[in-house]
Parts: sequence; C-alpha cells; structure tokens
Amino acid sequence: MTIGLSDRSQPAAIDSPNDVPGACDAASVRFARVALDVPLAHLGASLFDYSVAPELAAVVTAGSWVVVPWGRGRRVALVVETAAHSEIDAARVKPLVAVLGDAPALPAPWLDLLRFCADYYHRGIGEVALPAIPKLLRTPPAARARGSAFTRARERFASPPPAGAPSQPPPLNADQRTALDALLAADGFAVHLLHGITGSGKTEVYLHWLDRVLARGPCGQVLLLVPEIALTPQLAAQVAARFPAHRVAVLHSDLADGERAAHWLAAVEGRARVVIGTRLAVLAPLPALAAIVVDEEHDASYKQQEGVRYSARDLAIVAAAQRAVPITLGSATPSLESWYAARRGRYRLLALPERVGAAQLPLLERVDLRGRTLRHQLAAEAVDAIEAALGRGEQALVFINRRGFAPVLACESCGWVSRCSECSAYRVLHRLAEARSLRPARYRLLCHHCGAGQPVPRACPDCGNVGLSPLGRGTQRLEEGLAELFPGRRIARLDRDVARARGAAQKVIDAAHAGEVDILVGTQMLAKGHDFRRLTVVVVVDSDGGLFSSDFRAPERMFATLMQVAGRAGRDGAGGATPRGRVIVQTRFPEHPLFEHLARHDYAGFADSQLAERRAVGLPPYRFQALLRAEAATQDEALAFLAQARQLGEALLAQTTPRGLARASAGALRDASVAMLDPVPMAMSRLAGRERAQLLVEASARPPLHAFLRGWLAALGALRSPVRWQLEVDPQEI
DNA sequence: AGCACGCCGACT
DNA sequence: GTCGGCGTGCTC
Repeated sequence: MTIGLSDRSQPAAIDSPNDVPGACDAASVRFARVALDVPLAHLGASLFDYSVAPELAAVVTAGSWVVVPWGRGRRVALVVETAAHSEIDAARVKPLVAVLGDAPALPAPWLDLLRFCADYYHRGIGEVALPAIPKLLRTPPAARARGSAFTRARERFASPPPAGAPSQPPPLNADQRTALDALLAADGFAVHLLHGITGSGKTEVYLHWLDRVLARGPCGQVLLLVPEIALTPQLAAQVAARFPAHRVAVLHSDLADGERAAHWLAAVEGRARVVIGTRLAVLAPLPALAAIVVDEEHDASYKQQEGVRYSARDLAIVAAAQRAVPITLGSATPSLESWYAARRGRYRLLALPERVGAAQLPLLERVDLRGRTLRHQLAAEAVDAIEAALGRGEQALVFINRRGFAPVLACESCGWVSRCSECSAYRVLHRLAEARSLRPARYRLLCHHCGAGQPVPRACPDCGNVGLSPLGRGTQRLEEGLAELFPGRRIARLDRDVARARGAAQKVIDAAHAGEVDILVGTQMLAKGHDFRRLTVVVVVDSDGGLFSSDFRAPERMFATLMQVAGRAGRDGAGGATPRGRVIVQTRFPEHPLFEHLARHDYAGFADSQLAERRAVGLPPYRFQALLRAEAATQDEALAFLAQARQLGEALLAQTTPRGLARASAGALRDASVAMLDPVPMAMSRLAGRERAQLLVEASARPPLHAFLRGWLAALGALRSPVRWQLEVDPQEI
C-alpha cells in the first residue's frame, strides 16, 4: 500500500477488501495471520501465523477476533488475513484456540484504516487494533464471566431510545446557511474546513448537517469528534436532545469498562447512529459511517501521546477518504496544516466571520508590564476592569497557564531552588487542603512531569536558612490574591488539579452558568468551548513564555489559546443585549506581531505570516518530519545510540539501491532530500530519572520519507540495542 | 512489552 | 543453604 497523507484530498491508494494479499476462500482457510498487541513491528514481525482447524475454517475470516496461544499464555488477537499456506516452519506454527463468537463482525473498511495507521506510524496492526476495542473484548474469556458482562453491555442499548420531541433548533443566520448548503452539496469524499470565529455558531452548523445526513437513510451513522469530552457533557446532552429518535453513543477513556463496552457495541453494531467521542473514537469500527465532524480540529488533544502516536484528525480524514464520505473540520483557529490545505484549495474553506445574534467580538487591550507594580500579579487596568464588570453584575475570567501555588520554591540566601531530582524541571509548590478556616494551609512540592512529590523542607537543604520563598504565581496563588483584591466576591478555580475529582470540573462550570461565580480563575481548561453568558472581562495574566519558545509550534499554540480564551468574553446573551467584552492581555512585549494580529482578531493574517516563516525555513506543512527518541541512564548513551542510528541512516541514503527499498523509491529518496539533523538532548532532557535525546528526520515529500523510515527501522531493530527508543511520525512537540 | 532463563549478593 | 537482582532472548 502506498503511504501518503501528502495530499489529503487524494488519499493513498487503499487495498480493497477483496484484494488483501493472501486472502482465500473459506474452503482453503488453513492458516490465519493475526495481529497481537506486541511492539515487534520493527523486527519485521507484524503478523503471526496460526493453523486453523477444519471445523473453524468457515468462521475464521479477516476481521474475526480469536484466542491464540502466545508464549506461555493466551491472548486475544485480530485475524487480518487468511491463507492456504504459511511461510513459517510448520513446527513453530500453533493452532488457533478459539473464535470469539460474541464479538461483533467488523466492517472491512475498518481493517483498511488499521492497515493505514500501522503503515503510516510504522507500528504493528495489533498495536493499533487491540487498544481500540473495549477491555472486555481484549481479555481471553477465562470463565464465562466475560461473556455475561459482554451480553449485559450489549443489552444495555438493545431497544431504540424513547422518542420525545426533538429540541427546537435555533434558526441559522445567512453565513451558517451558506456553510450548511456547501456541506450538503458534498457528494462522496470531501474535506471542509469550517473556519468560524468564537461564538459564530459552528456547532449549530454541524448539528443541522448531521441531521440532514441522518435523514437520508434508515441506517447511516455520523461521527462527531471533540477534543475533551470529560468537560463537555452538555454537548452530549445537546446532541441527544437534538436527535431524540436516534441512539447516541459516547466514547471516551473516562468511561468504566462495562459502560464503554455498551456504547462501543451500540456504535459498532449500528444501533447508535450518532457517535460522539474523543480521539479514540476515530478507531471505532462504524459499519455505516456517512459523515464526520472534527470539532476544534487544531486541538493538541487529537494527537495520541502514548502507544501508537496517531493524529485522530488525520486518521478521520483518511477514514472519510476510504469510505468516500464527507468530513468537516471546524475551528476558530485552524491548525496551520489545515489552513495551508485550505489555502491551496485541497480543502473547501467555509467561513463564519460574524458572531451570532447581536454579539460583537471583544475589545482587546494590551497592558505593558515593563516597569509596572502589580498587585497579586494584576495590573491596575485589569483590577479596574474586573471591578467594573462585577459592579454591573457580570463575570470575569482570569487566565494563567500555570497550575499550582508557585512554579518554584527558592532559598533567599544561597540560591537553592526546588529542582526535581528525577527530571530537568522544578518541583512546583502546591497547596494541599483548601484553606477553609484560619488553619494554615498545607503545602507540598510536586513535579509536573514525573509526578514525584516531597514535603516542603522546613529549612534550605543546602544552607539551613529558614527563609524559603515561593517564586512566581500559579492558579492557586492567584485565586488567593483575587480573594484579597475582591473581598466578598465568589471566586472559583478550574485547572487539572480541580478537575481530577470526577464531576468537579462540571460543578465549577455549572456554578458559573448559574451565576454563582463572580470570578473564574484557571488554565486552558476554561478556554474550551464554554458559553459563559454573563462573562464580559477576560484577563490574561502572563503568557509571554510562548513568544520565545524553542518549539516552532509554540506561537501557533499560543495564538490559538489566547484567541479561544478571549473568545469567552461577551458572547451572545439570552436577551441579545450583550455588552461588548473586554480582554486584557498583560505582557512584556506588547508590540509583538502576535498580539497585533490577536488585537485585530486576525487569524488569517497571523496564520499566513506563520506559513511564510515556515516556508522560508523549511518546516511543516512545507516539509514532513519524523522524530527518533532515545532514552537511557545517561545522556551519552542516548546520544551514542542516535549517532549510530544516524550512521545507519546515512548509509541507507547513500546507497543507490538501498537494501530493503524498491528501486523506484531509492530514486525518489535522493530527490526528496531526506535529511537527518544532529542528535540533541530533548528540551526536557531528563524525565523520571532517564536521560532523553532525539534525532529529527525531515523530507519534502511523504512517500520517500516513509520508504526511508521503513528501511531504517528494520536496521535499528537489528541493532538490538539496550537503549529504549521510539519513532514518532509528524511529531507535534520538538 | 511480558516473561522466561541465567548466573552472582544478603538473609532465615 | 535459599530469595532475588536485572542482563539477554523469544514470542507464529
């Protein structure tokens, strides 16, 4: 199969299900090639052969779930191919133990998506397939316990939902209608980029579209991907209310096992016609997929950060292409990859340039922090703006992207700082129990990277001085400061620490909606998609870090975050008499171009200027990247491994017809100038006691990059190095 | 990744 | 005399 997301509107050639190499008719099924969740792809072993007893031959087919002997035990595996012959020494081939009769039949297009994912990210199919299914299906049935749990899960949504009346959809404005018409005109595969500013009503466009798609036939399914479902049960409720005639399945990692299986089965067996989910939902095998929406498509949460590091947004596009269905990516701040594709005409750009109703975009003011005295990290303008809003009975939001009390604890006399012993990072001072009474709050030092914690030392560990002081501010300290600045006001904090408790985040959000909160303080969590109707002032305490980061994507992320958080201010109020919102950005670099674009709400100008920079220096989306990471006890070991890896790679690139590469791709390799950069320690060079380094590979086209990676990984696997390493395709953080 | 086997230190 | 350290090596 050809690999290539290089042109998303013309997807890679995909094998049709009838074209699977080694497939054979039921009569001659002697062997099953199965995928297991084992990371052996780079050793050349991606599928494993098992013999099939004649009585099972009729039921074993590509897409079957089976139990196979593996080492000493047994595992659940996915049959990817059937065959009449096996290349493996007959003595080593073991018989397949059982076929899981309770597992649903899997649609052939799902296997196509798995194959693509495995090839593109250079991992085994089983590493993609097994984690994508509920635990209940992944574990071999020891007793019949699993069967009954599975049956219960299946019966959960067996009957159709009780129809109430559908909620009345609000009427669309002219822009929304134009966008909807364009979506409805799509026939077969097409990628739409719905660029709608904050508060422009993107969700309504999705819902109208999905409604019309569902109305086309009795069994079509629609998939709605969202970045973080834990925070947005109201979206699920909204969707359920809009589609009362249809079962809505919700898929995300916070569900309990049985719950997850119930929703998954409803989706996979076609009983649920609407599926809402986080990134993992893109791998749900939906038999009648008819349309896909990726909401907030720029969001980093779509990138899986462990195991197979896939991009759910990219896989959604591939799935849409394979199934010949339309897909809509929506965002107020599209990723530069998507924006570039739209600029080049590969995606259809649909714009919602106005807020719905009478709401206006907020007025953005920059406050120069240089030479200023701050009160609890706030400039006088910010304090005044909050005061004024509260005086009018409105709400304020104070945004800071740092959780905890203070980012570091330091000794005033000798310069000791609370470094993490396991990571190249500081341990952050956290307040533990919320100080309800006059009892002094308790604190602890916590590493945000490895999770290690320690009590706060009573005196400096180096010099014995008792004067240890917190430096800088996090959400907790800001919350405390706000309480002092605005006595009697109701202040609520929302960050990952608050959200850790199940339902706690929703409680804060509900309280804010109910008007029980005057000032919200928190991290990015507050920026995502909430309509706080009485919120008119947003203060960005300090976000200058993103302006000078070594990561080339930092400005893009910062712009998106600021635009999203700014977009919380002054949205459409119930009565339509929404006052214009104010956003106050505190910065030491008010003249920075990023803020100029932000102040004008000029996403397009910002994105185009970023693209120009990326083009000039040869970065994505103009070039394509893969990152080889290594970790070892010492930095020397990690770097030595990468140096060796680089040598192997250079040798591969130097060969006219490299071993393991087809002649055609060898030629393309030279043209596309696949290049390896010097191995370097990672930005976070030490994590959890391991030293880490990385080597970046770049190319101007995807096919030669992947051809190179294939040969390179085989060579790296053959090294059998004790150094742990992994390859990431399209890395998001460098 | 698991999970074996395989040779060298401190415990009942 | 054992329990156990994690260094290699395999899994159709």
